[in-house]
Amino acid sequence: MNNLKFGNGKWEEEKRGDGVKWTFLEHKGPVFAPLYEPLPDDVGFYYDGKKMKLSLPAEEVATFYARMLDHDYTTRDVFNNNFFKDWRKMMTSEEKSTITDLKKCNFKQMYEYFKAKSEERKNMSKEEKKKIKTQNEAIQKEYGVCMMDGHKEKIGNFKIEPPGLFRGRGDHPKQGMLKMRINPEDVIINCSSDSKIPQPPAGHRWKKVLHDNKVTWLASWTENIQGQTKYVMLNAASKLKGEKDWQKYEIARKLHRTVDKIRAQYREDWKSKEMRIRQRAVALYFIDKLALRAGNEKEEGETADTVGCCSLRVEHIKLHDEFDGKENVVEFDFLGKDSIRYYNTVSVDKRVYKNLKIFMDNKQPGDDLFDRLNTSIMNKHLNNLMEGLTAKVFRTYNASKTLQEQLNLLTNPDDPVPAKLLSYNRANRAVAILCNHQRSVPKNFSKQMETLQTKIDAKKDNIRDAKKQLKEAKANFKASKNPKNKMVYEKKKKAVERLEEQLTKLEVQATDKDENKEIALGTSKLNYLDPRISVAWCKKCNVPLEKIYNKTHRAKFQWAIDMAGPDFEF
DNA sequence: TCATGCACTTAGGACAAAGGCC
DNA sequence: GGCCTTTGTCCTAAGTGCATGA
Repeated sequence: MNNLKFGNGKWEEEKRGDGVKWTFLEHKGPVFAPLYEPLPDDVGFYYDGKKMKLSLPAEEVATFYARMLDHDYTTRDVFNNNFFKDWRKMMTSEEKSTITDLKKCNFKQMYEYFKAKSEERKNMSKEEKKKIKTQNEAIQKEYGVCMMDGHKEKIGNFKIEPPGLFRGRGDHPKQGMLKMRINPEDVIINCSSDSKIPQPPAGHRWKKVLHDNKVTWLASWTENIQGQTKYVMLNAASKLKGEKDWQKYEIARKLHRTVDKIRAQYREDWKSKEMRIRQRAVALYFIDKLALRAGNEKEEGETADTVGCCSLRVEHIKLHDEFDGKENVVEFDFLGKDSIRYYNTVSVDKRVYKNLKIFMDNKQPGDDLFDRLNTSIMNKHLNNLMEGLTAKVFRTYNASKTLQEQLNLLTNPDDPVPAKLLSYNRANRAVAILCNHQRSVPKNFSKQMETLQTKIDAKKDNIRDAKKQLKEAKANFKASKNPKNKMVYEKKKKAVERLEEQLTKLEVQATDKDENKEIALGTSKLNYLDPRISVAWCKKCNVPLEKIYNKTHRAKFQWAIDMAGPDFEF
């Protein structure tokens, strides 16, 4: 595989096929979570109405729960049961024999204590806040950066995750379990052998020190809930990540050039005699047309029950010969990544429809829709069609292609910048809808919409008044023709124009806000849209890049800013 | 072929900081 | 200047996909 590299002030290609990621890496190791601070004596835990002094380990875990008292998590049985079970493990035998029922536990004082603390933090004086900021900056300066191959690079997550209660998403069977504190003895360090090896905190030692330059991580540990490895890695703005990102979009562009052939192929495969081929072809059609995720198998009972394309079950689709005036409609309804619901009704090709009927024949709702297919089979096939092609490339490709198309379609070169930005947001939104990037409706959304509407109405009133005044001024000026009246007239005219501009801005804002209430634009912007499309659009349309990309975006996409001129096409 | 481990990208929510308004 | 909304950043869970070994 070719590595794309930034060198000599421009981007160029470099061969390095051995999987080596760096030759020199030096860092200070991760920052550990602050130690537990015991509660003051007047903050009590009550069991069955009686105050009870807990042992330190039991108290610490109790505070994890207490902090979450106003969260929906603590209303769920699974969460509560998991928490209680793990909490009891941290109790002394005495505590264990006393505390047998979570319902009799009263964490109220602890909850109030933490609430007051966070209030206190908010109300800190300017000097105190500044002091904390300075301290954080010092930590960032020492632990937040590393040296990699002669470049000083920011680290993405140099702080080790603090202990707490596991917040699995959706219907997660392990939610509420105790996520243990990580100590230096749990951490593996990775760095150059000829670098200054990071020092573990006093009195501690590392689990291991590695010098593996075939991987990009600086430190790792194993988390106790799922037994998965967690990593300390570089920030997205780093050279290493930027090059990888560029590569990703280059593969997506390569797909762009050959997708017609691939589409023709899978359409042909719908007719195959072999069931496995037809299943593969129908699934690929979904991945391409609907931007579904691949859908790896998951271990049952270990995580929330979510699916992607290859793991769809019969219960996740319904077939309608006719639906809303359309023929051969597939109704999708399933939970995807992060237990976000995917609901869509799609009119599909007749052959696809017929195939789906056959795939579902004689199956139970809980059976796999594509029983002869998995992601590994799919990706092997895709790699045969195009080197480097996998299921997820289709999401990148279709997202970027959609942005490009929508921008071409929606942008009016004569529009003022705010209107162009609305067009951009709409193009971005089309992508987010395609990829099903959702968010929960912001708190106070309807109230905010109301106040915005009130503002709009008020502005309209203003305009009406201003127009009336303008008319009078015009009449006065026409009647008398004196220069003073002319000035008044011109002033009134300007005022009307300004108000109308303000109104447009408000209306645009309202439209944008409403269309956006359940859609998250950030994910596609950050992960799916070739940044060169946006950079080129800004250059071509004379829109300042800062209107589209904030500082973090610009740092992450520096490679694209350097690379793309106004004429870049995906 | 299958299960499992590993390394990496993608994801939404929480929270803090900044910005706009009265 | 204080309040309230908006935006940016942090956090870490949840995916993808490849390698490995039985």
